[in-house]
Amino acid sequence: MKPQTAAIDANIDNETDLLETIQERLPSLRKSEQKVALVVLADADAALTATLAVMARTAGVSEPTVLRFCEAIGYPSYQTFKMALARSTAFGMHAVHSLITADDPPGQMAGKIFQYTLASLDRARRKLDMASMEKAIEILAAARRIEFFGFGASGIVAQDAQQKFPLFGKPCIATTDYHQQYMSAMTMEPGDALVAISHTGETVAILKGIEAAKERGAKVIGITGREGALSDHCDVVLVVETHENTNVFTPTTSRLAALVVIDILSTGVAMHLDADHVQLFAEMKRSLAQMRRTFVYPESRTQTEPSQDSLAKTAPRWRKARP
Amino acid sequence: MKPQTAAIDANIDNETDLLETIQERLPSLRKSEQKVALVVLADADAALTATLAVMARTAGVSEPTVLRFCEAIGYPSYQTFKMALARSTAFGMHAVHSLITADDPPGQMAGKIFQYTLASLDRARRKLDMASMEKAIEILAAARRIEFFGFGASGIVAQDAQQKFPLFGKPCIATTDYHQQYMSAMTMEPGDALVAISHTGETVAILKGIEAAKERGAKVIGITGREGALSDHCDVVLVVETHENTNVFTPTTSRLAALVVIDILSTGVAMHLDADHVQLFAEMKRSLAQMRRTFVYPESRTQTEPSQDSLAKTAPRWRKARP
DNA sequence: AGCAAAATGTAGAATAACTACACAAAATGT
DNA sequence: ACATTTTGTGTAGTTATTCTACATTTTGCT
Repeated sequence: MKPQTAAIDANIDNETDLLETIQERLPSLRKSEQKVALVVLADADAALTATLAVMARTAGVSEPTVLRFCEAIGYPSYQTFKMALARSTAFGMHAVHSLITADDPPGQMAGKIFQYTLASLDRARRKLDMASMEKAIEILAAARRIEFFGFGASGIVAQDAQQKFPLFGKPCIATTDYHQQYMSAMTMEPGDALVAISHTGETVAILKGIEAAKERGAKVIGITGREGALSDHCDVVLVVETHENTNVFTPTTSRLAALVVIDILSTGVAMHLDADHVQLFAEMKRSLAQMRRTFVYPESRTQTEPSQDSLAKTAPRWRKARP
Repeated sequence: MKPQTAAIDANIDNETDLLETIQERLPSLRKSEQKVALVVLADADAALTATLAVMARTAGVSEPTVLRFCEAIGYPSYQTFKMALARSTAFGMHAVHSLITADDPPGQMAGKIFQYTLASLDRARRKLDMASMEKAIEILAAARRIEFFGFGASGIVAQDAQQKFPLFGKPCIATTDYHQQYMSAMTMEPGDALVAISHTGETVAILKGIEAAKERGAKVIGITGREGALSDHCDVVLVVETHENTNVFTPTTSRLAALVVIDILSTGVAMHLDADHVQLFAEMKRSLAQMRRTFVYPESRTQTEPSQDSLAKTAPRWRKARP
């Protein structure tokens, strides 16, 4: 089954990257508006500090044209547009342009890696199809037993999942060996679920397992970086789009994004539990943390963190104007 | 050895979260300015759309006072301040206030988890001590052999590291079993390096291994979420601060942050390689990706992505005004 | 209490954003 | 090919917003 790309349940600020939007809509803009768009794309940071007049002059158009550009992109005013731009460039795509090179000093390199990672996760967030996500959660919540398959980096993700899901009382195994995957798949039954993780979406080895599991009547969820062979064999596919590896030193963000997806899935499943189970789950989580601490030092250094800001609790009212 | 908290090599946009800054400087502000600060802290999003006049009215002060507040915080004008605020709130701390509850619809829940994760990573970025990072890289780059120790979620991180470091021709093993850790540690020699990963920083089991390794003359690097018992036994400690787990449904972001740190370390080590090795490494990475694709489908669907925007390459000049 | 210094507010100037309208350039039909 | 409509762009003036100089109030100190 192919996932529908659109239809995003935009409950939370799920907008796509502004610069990307501008890039996309470029052809549909009028000639002068395009000039403005190009100026913004060329140097978004400069655009942030630019006033309407400066902007108009730089683009070689009149002020109203800049305003019309803002409208065309979907913002009612120049100010609103600039705000959106500011947010967008906070960890946006644009940062990725500054690639990591061998002569970056360590501090800068670290900064860039974080930047890149954040941008990538943000992209994953925006591109994720919530409808598919919801379906996946349904399947997992209903499943009697869950298997996670993956190789290499995706294997790590599978193992992470294995540490999470058993918390809800669901038998759950991560398998990273080809043969074992096949064997496990052959023992699956209707009502079981298989989560196949493959960043490339083309790992043929994993397909064997998937087919076996499907034949035995299990539901299959795919987690992948792009549409591919995997997509055709799954009941639900979660496409986790990150930024592609562009040079030698760029980090592999796909694992991270996949891990976040695991977080979401497990949380979603946790929410399907009835109140009693949630209670139990909370209890377990609490005492696990407690255990870890007291086991280590029975005499226990009680780390009581101060109960964060008592400040700023009375939200003021925002009124537009007074007559 | 304890890591020094300050001394950040702020080459790249390494500023601390604006709302946090405001919170900190609150006491040093004048009374009326504090009113403004509280209004901003109470609802940063509202502040974004507020005009100077509205802002002043909401805080119950005069317009110039708001301006003076901006100056006090370090921004020359109201506009500059708002821009900074917009960037900061893009994935800032404030989002964490909106906790995940059992009755969030899936879309919203997913959004919040991403938000929380991004905020957490951003925090880790800001809090990371680059000087220690640099030292850690030096040690690893010089090491003959590297061991990674960790349990549970930290074990996953260790395994991830195991997949990365061998690429640079460094023998490298991740060990997640207590006994094996001890055994491995006992075989270490001067010139070897041990990376001990423990989010709590209190896992006594891992300390055994560390002590053994140190006695044998190996260098020890700690990756932890907070200062603790671990800190005292390591040559270098990397404190990876994320947001603490505040309720049942918040995801565990510590693993993710630790993985990013691994990314940084491995990249740092990669940069220490001489040009020939970098070449080799790049080659390997490329052909690995190639292999994965062709192995799967010898007939090969050649996914040639279009060579991204030829647009917007000529950056326009920004000039302040024309006489 | 009375003075100096600091803090805050008032009012108006300067700047920026927006709107109505006029002109120019395409596009369309005859 | 020309007229006519439609669409696109700029000009000029209006309104709103930010900022500055100065007046007033408050605070702290002897």
